[in-house]
Amino acid sequence: MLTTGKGSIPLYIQIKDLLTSKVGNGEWLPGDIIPSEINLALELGVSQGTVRKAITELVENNVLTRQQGRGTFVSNHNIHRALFYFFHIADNKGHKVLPVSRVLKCHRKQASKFEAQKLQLPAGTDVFRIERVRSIPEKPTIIETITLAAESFFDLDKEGNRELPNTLYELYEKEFGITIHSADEQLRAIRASKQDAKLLNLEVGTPLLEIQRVALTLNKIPVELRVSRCNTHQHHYQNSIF
Amino acid sequence: MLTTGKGSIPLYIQIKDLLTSKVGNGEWLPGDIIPSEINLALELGVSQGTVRKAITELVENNVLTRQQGRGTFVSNHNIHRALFYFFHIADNKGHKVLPVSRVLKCHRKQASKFEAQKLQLPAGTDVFRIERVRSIPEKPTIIETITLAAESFFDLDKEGNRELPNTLYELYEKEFGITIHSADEQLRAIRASKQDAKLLNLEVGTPLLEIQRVALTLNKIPVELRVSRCNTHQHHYQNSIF
DNA sequence: AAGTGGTCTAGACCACGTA
DNA sequence: ACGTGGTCTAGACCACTTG
Repeated sequence: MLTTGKGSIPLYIQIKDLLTSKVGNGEWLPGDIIPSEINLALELGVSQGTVRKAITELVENNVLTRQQGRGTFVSNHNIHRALFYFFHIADNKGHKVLPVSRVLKCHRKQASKFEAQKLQLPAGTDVFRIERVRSIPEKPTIIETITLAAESFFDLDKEGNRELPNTLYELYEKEFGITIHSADEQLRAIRASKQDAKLLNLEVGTPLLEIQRVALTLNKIPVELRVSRCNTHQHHYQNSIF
Repeated sequence: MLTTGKGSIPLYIQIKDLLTSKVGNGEWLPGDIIPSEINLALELGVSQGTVRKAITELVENNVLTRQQGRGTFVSNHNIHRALFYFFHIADNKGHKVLPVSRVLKCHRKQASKFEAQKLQLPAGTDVFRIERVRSIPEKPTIIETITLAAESFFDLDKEGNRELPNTLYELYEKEFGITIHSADEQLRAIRASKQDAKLLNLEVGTPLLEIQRVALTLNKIPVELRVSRCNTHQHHYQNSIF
C-alpha cells in the first residue's frame, strides 16, 4: 500500500493522498468521524507522528477538523463556513450579514457557450439555471445567476416544492453529496442592465460589481458557476491578504 | 525566558512569538539567515522538534523561508511575491502581467479625513501622496493613489531624482525598513471621473473597479493606503478561495 | 477510567547545498 | 566532509470529552 525507501514520496504525503481520496470518493462523508491517529498508524504500519503530520495538513486545507478529546472529523458545510469563507460581501462598517434570497427562476436549459466553458462541459449539455435576488437586510443588493450541471443535480428543479435554501452549498452537500471545497473568482465593474436596474431599484448603467465564481470539489471538478452582480453603494467585496 | 509547566502557553507558541518579535523589531532583517534549528534548540533549552514546529508556522505565515541544505531566512520582498501575492489583476486569459508605472505626482500634504482614518493617524498629520498610472502592456489600465505616513517615509518626495520603482514594497523594505506583511482590501464598482476618463482613455461614467487597500506590517500597523481604479474591460481582479 | 487529540523529547537517517 | 533542513520513529505526559 505505502511505498517506502530512498527517493520515494514521503509517507505523510502518501497518507494525506490516501485520506483525501477517502473523503473525495465518498467513503467518508462530511460529519463522519475518522479512525483515531493511533489506529490509523497501526493500520498503516507507521508511527502516530507521521499520521499526525498528514492530518495536520488536511486540517489546514479545511478537509478535516480536529476536536481534542473527541476525534477527527470530515469537515462539514455549515452557515459559519459559508459566511466567513465563501461570502465576501460586507457593509461599509465591515460587518458581514448573510442576505436573504428570493428565487426568481429555477429551470433546466442547455448550457450557453460561456457556461459550458466555465463548467468544463461539452457544448449544449443540460444545466440548471437559478436566478435570485439577495437582500441585505431589506434592500435588494445582489442578483445571482447560478448554473449547475444537470447531471450532478438530478431533479433539482422538481425540488421547487421545498423552497431552495439560502445557503446552497449545504444543499449540494446534503442532497447531492457534492462538497464545495474551493473556488476561483473574477471581479469586474459592469453597467447595470435594464433588468438589473429594475431588480435592484437603480438607474440603468449604474456601475455594479460583477463576481464570476467557479466552485470546485475537492477533486478540482467545477460544479457551480455563480455570477453575482452587486450594488456596492452601501456594501463592498472584502478580501484579506495574509 | 520560556515559561513551562501545567496550564502555561505551549513552548512552540512562545518560541514563535519570540522569533516573530525578532523580525518585527528589526533585530533580524529581511534576507538574514537565522540560527539553525539545532542551535536555537540548544540556546532555548528545548528539543529541535519544538523549534521546528514554531518555524513551520512562521513559514506558513510568510515570515520565514526555509531552504533545505542552506538554512532558514527572514522572508524578502521580491518581484515574485509582489506579483503573485499582492497583485490580483490578470488579463481575461488569466495571465498576470506586472504593469509598468508612470508617476504623475509625488508630494507632501496633510492627510484627508479618509486617509487619516484608514491609516489610523491623527487628523491633519502629514502624508505623502503618490499618483501614478499603470499600463498593461501599452494600454493605461489602472490609476493608483498611494498614501504614506510622512513620518515613516522620511524625505520620500526628495527621492524624486531616482525615479520611484515599479514595485514599491521592495522600496519600503530596502530604503525605509518597512516590510509589508498583509493587507485588507475593499472592492467596489464606481463611475470614472473626468480625470479618470482622461487618463484611461475612457468616457466619463464608465464603470471602474475600485480597490481600497490598507497594507500592514507584521505588527499590524497600517502603513500604506492604496486606492486603485481599474478598467476591467480586458482585465479582472482574481481571487482564489481555498 | 478510557480514549482522543496536543505537546514535547531524543535520536536516527535522508536530501540538499556549500566549501 | 560538514551543516542545514526534511522525514520518521517510539515513547512520555498533558488536556479534553465521554461513558
